Amino acid sequence: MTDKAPKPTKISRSGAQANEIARLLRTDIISGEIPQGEILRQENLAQRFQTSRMPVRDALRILEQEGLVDLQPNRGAQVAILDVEGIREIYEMRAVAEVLALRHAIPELTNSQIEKAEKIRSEAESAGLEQFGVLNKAFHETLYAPCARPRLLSHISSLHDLADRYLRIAAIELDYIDRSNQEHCQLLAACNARDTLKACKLLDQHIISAGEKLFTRLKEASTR
Amino acid sequence: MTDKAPKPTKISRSGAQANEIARLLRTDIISGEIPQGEILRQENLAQRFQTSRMPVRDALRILEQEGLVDLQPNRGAQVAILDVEGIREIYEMRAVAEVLALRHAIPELTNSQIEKAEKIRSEAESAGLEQFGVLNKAFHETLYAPCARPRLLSHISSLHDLADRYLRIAAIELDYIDRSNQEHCQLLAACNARDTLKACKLLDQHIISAGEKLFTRLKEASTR
DNA sequence: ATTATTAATATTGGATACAATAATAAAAAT
DNA sequence: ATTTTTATTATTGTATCCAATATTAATAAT
Repeated sequence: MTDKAPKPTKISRSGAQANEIARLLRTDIISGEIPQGEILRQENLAQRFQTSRMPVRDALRILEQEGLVDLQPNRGAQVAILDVEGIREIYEMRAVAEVLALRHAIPELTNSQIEKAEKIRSEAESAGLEQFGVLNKAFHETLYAPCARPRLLSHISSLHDLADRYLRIAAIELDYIDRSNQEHCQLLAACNARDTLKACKLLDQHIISAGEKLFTRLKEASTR
Repeated sequence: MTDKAPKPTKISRSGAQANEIARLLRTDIISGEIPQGEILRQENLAQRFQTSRMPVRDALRILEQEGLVDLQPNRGAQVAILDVEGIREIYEMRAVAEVLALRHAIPELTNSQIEKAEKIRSEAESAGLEQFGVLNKAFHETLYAPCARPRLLSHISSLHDLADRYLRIAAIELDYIDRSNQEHCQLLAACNARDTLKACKLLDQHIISAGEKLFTRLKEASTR
């Protein structure tokens, strides 16, 4: 099937439309609204966004670089397939990158930043499946922000986006969210005590175990 | 100054020219042939590569994602500035990513792969400043290849490219190369013994200390 | 009937043309 | 003289057009 023509979305007519198109497509892909494997035709997207194919092509290139779209020369674009084996890789990369960020962040962490993270955590507690991904990302990024390493933070952000796609199709249970929330509490406590070593250890376990759980969850779903 | 028009380079007329243009520009930027801060005009590049501005734009986007080019909407592209403070960040990211790769690679490492790495190492021994960067990258990537994690390997490759730019402008001494070579020997020994823990420890120190050395080298060069 | 070959169609890649924005130079005002 | 405003130029962003490639359908051959 091709992209069923959705409501034409008028976008800001200024500057770089490519970035705006990429932004909209990105959220659609992460949320699963555009499913994996979907073929993205330049003409259809151009109609949807009321532009020519040119900015659409630019946007597809951007998303390709982020790993959300596969682009084959002369053959078009398709939403990147989520191969279950790849989950481990992404979560391993997250673990080492985020531990590095946290290690440098903790000495610079202010109380108000910890409070902000706690606020996001409590929000996530009552939130449903829909918002879990974005709140989870916000929680983590709040803690890492003071590490003052822009390249590292951008890298982590990309990995979160990739991971969130799996979360969506995994249809995670409340159990998963509860456990994550508990681990976030422990992590916050260690941050509050400025216990860098403990916090890093907790974070590493938190990410790796989440990845493992997701992996088995999707594995059994695919064979069932 | 703008890009002084160099010899027009005819490139393969098929498929995706953007990747080819990106490849050529990448080596020029890494080697320092195109210096940091240089403004890249689409028209000039199009002339150089005998194409229109269109594939050039695609290429610039690719390089932007790799961190080699800064792209500002409606204002053009410039070769990314090498801020000395950023060296540590890149080398820290290299360390954790490459240790992760090596950890998973060693159990899968074959003797012939180790021999190949050793061959590259001995080549680097006699090589000059020019080839050090590319041989160093080849050495490391040979050891990581069997980890079978494409996303991780691509990430590492990008980080190497970024690091190599600093190497070029640092005008490193033979001392630096000698030490690197010695550490490569030790690393190979640990790999040969399939001693994962030791190899990872050596690799981590190898990368971090190289980053530190580069940092101080450039720091003193900028104040002198 | 099945496969191979050719023709028709759809889709992407690239070139040219035009529009919007930013940078620069010139002119006017204080 | 300095600042503000306006006009000019340079450069990027987008649209449209054409060419190259891939896909599909139709035809021919075995």
